[in-house]
Amino acid sequence: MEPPPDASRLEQDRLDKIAAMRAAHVEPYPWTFAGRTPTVIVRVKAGALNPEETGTEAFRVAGRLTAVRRHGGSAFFDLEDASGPLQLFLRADELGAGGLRTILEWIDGGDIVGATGRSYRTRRGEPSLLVDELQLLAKAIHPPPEKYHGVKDPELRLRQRYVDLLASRESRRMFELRSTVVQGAREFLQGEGFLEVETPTLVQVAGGAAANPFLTHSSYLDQEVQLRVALELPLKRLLVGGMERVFEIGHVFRNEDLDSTHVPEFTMLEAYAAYADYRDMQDWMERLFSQLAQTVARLFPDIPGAVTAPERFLRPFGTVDFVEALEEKSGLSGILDRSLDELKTLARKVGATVPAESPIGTFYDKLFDHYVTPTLIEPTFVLDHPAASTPLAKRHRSKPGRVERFELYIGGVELANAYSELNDPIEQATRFREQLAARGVESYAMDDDFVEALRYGMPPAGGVGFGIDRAVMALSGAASIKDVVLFLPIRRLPGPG
RNA sequence: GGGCCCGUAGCUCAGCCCGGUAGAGCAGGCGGCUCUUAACCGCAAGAUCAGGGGUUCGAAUCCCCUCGGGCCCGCCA
Repeated sequence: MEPPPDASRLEQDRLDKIAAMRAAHVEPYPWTFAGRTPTVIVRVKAGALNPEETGTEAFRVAGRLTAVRRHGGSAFFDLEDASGPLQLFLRADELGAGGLRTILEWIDGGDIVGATGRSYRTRRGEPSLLVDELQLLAKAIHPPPEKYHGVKDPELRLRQRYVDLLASRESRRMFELRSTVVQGAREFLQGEGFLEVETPTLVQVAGGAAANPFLTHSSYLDQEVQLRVALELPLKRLLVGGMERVFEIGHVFRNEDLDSTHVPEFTMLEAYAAYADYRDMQDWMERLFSQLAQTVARLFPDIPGAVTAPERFLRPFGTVDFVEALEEKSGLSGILDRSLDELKTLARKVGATVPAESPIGTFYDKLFDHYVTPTLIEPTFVLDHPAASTPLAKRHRSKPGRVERFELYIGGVELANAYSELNDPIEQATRFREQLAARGVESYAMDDDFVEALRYGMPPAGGVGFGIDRAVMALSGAASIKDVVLFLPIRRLPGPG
């Protein structure tokens, strides 16, 4: 019970109150509070009353006090639980002069309390609970943030997300929305017969995407292991194993910088369907996103970006051919026939800096990012990429030099990526070797066992993957991925030890 | 990795250009108030001006370094 030596006056006052309660044999951190009703229900019941009318039914509510307004012989507390806010009205008439005084002595804004009372509507019409008993459930020693402006300091919001959350209902709502999106995607896929699986995050070779992996060490194996950068390769092994429709939702890790659309640890959804191709995945994505947009708009009318989501995800989405779009927007022609040197020159001209030894696909992507990506505001499928940039996709059935692939863009951001999956083990081995030979800063790692799996025969299949975080951004209108990820990586502060 | 910007009380912010005793609101303390809702009124208190160094008679303010954060660019299919 000894206060830390650096406790501020504010904290010391609250510690003193705890001591006073204990001296009076009142527990400031009791064990439970049974039989509570969400505040929203009391609000509705009290809202049906006439001003100054008291309801007949008793309720118990619990939550955090966000404001305390004292009036001598009475007081108004604002209490907030997950369902919303509710005003508590405390009067000496119900609590006794001594009872009210004790409450006001011991309770501060920010405390977690439980209250019992009847529904009541104030003279001004505010739905309230007329309190006849109020109990402290957890004393807050730190004072809450400023009640009107809340927490603005972005560093504080990052380092202590719980402070942001407890002060900001908007912030909490965003994560309720996120949960709705995850659940909606899961139910959609399950409804289409996909089996949800989990595969390891610790792998020997982080494959399935060109990205820098995090490295760590396994004591058990006494070997270096890596954190996965994609879900793709283990899930396709499951297709080899006879699972026909599988999906996974899980974290992948890419050892790269953080910005408004990238975060090193993020949540990926990938789904694979045997006896399907990328066109089937396209249809699924269109239906999934348009359905999610409607759900989100219905459940989150208080989030402006969510309300407009259904209009942004109206079906059918646009479609453009990768090469046609690039040639049209750039004014360049015969892009696939250009030499590596020509492409390098063109890429430099648009300000892209790429390592000199990068594979040719990198330059197509750079040019596309520069000329086309910013124009893809409405949901748009970009189809049939050059083969060189995509070693895990099947070559196009009718367009030479291309693969069967789409990326879904919205708001100039890549949302989803899908292929007709390459299932020819000989060609897969060749593509991996070409990637390794052309190795730039990063490349697709060679996963020998994956090729071995394909040699047992993988059915023709379509696969799709998308970042949950970016999907939530698109559906909520969030400006930054930081607004939709609860805990972000942040540098530790210098400290003792 | 490069450029620009920010760090003042628990929180939200003034003060910095142009150097001269560190300010307000909220929260907290004391007093008043039985219908407020950013409650109100009065009194008192609360600061390592991110940290370190320099210039100066004098630095929150000017200069340098460090730490932390933000935005943009680069990197990240």
